[in-house]
Amino acid sequence: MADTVHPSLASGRGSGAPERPWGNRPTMKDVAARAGVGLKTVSRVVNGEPGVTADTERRVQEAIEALGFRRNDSARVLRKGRTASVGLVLEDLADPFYGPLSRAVEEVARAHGALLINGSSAEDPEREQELALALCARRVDGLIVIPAGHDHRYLEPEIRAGVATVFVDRPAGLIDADTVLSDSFGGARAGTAHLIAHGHRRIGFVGDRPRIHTAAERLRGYRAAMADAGLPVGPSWVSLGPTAPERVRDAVRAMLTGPEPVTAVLAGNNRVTVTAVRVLAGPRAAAGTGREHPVALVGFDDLDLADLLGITVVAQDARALGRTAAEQLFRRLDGAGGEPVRVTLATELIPRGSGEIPPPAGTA
Amino acid sequence: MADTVHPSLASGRGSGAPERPWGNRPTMKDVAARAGVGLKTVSRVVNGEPGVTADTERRVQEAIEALGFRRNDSARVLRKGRTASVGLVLEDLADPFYGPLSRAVEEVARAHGALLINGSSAEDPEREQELALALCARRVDGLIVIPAGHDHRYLEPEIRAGVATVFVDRPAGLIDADTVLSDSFGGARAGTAHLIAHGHRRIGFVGDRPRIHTAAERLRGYRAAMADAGLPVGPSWVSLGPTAPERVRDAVRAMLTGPEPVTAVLAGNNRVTVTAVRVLAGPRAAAGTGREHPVALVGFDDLDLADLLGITVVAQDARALGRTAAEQLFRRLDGAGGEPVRVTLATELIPRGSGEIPPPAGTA
DNA sequence: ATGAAAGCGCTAACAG
DNA sequence: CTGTTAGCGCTTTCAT
Repeated sequence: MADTVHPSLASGRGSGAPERPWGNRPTMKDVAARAGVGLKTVSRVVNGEPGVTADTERRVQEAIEALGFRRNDSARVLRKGRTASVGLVLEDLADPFYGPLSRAVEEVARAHGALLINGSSAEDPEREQELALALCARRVDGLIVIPAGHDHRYLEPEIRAGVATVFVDRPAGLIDADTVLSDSFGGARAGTAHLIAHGHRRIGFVGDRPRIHTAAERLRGYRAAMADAGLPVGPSWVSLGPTAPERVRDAVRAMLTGPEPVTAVLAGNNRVTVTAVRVLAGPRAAAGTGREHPVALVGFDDLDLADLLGITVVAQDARALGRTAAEQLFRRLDGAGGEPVRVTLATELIPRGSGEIPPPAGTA
Repeated sequence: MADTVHPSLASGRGSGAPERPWGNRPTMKDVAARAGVGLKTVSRVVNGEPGVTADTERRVQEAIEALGFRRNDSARVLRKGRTASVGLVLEDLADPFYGPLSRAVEEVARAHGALLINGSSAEDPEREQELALALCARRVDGLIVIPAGHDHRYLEPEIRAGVATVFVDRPAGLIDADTVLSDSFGGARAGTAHLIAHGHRRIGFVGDRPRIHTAAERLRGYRAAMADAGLPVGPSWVSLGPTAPERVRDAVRAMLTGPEPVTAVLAGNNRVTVTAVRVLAGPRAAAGTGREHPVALVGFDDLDLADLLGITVVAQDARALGRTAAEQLFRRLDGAGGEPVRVTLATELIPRGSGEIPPPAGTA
């Protein structure tokens, strides 16, 4: 903390000069003194406001240069009441799905002169709340949240106090707010229907934990497609849980070796798809499973290089998700009123081979 | 009524009440009034400072709840002189290399109670400077920069004023500062040597624009390995430039069709590798190039699914890069002095098949 | 244990 | 055109 820094260390001189909280950075007052003008004149120059003669401006600029002055936005913010920053709480910036989403938000923010503060919740509701509230304490103008938890009432006072808030990728819990989602239900239904259209009747679904909204929706889409086709869903064909590779691997193997082995798999998100591909296409894929025929696969979320691996996917547009949410946020910040808006973005099925593998003969 | 409704909250609009800059959020003063205590007591409670009786604390807490008060950190920051935030200027958060790097920085910052503000320079030096200085104006405690430009003297006044600064992935230009790099030279040399060890004599290098430090270093490593082996470098075997797929594709094709076609390629970064793989392994890979034998490939930077595609790579550890830089930053913030530090992290060659393809018979 | 007063560095609102 | 005076909401200092 600040108190661990001894005065003698702080600025290289051990004099009795009172330590200023901001080190000893020059302030507008210092610039004014040096330029022999009033404080407000410096402010005018720094902010490019009119009403300063060219000569005065030059003298002020010189003083700014000489002193190495840079405006302290903390003070400006306090006075103006706007931070020109927005917050984004997401699951994990290292996930290839959220990186592009965040970047899209950043671009919109930049177009509006705002900076973006990211925070990773690591899928932990407590951490989500902690982060969101920390951002509110810093008085971000707006907040975009990819929920980890299911109760966002903690944000009610903030929203009421004027923090524009948009939820993305998953809906808010127990409060009504602007929301931008991908069509998880429709996408999963289409992906499953695609497999059915290619002759499959025993199809498995491996998804994330069911309390995650997108996971639940995708499961619902899968079931809907099966029902549409009049197909039963075997007891061991559905597996929801953490997306850790070990669990997914075991889940996929179990589906392939049960009494009614599946001939195709719908993977519930990018991480699951990756592991599924490893299991299904790995060197020892068929070993120990008794399979001899390749298993069809449709993954939710697109992947880099998926085209080269021939993986059929139901793709969502992470960038569009971020852009749409950010645009809605700034619309609110620009004064747009009205009821909370709910946008659903379509998904796109991209056939690349793995989803078009037919079932083994004699399975229909 | 004055105790339940904030003075100017009652005014729906248009009343004579002066608009306060922060909307009409309650302040500590409001809480104090409602709880019937002094301002400082509220501050003590909010910050968990000692010297408040249990009963007083309870009354303050009630007032906080009732009013929906949340401390305004902007004001706190102004007074304390520390923002508890660090800035990270990188190229593109959507790039799978920088996402994990950023996340690693975030984790270290979090451990030190600081938030992270990211900014994407889009590889534009002007934008890098604009972002870095905007972060300085917000008085981030520290700054981590992945340079886009080559002249960082613009940061000198800031660094002198006390902004701890660490450069990552590429060195600073024209100033001396803490730096954390990957061993691009050594990695490229090892990757090239690997291809040579597998019998190749005509090896191409496709990299990013030469003004990017890592690109230049990797080229140097490539040349060093060739020289070590006493091999010449054909005039058409080296191609540096933007990593746009079209350019990379053309560059690779040119190397494969020249008078002295290469039998192996070293790809200079993750984007180049992806395109190179598409060209070399794509459905029409051999068509039009006159090739019949597969071309060996070693990529710089690891990729998701590279194992499944059998792509041999020279991997850097993006997370370690971010973590190391952040740790150095906080070491400085905790008062560590001394000369600027320069750390180089080793790379790792991961053989997966594409780099072990031998040259066609009769090429040696 | 509690509170009054004095700023942090800047901008808004008025003077001159 | 320019400068002076009040704050923004909080922490610090120093009384009580």
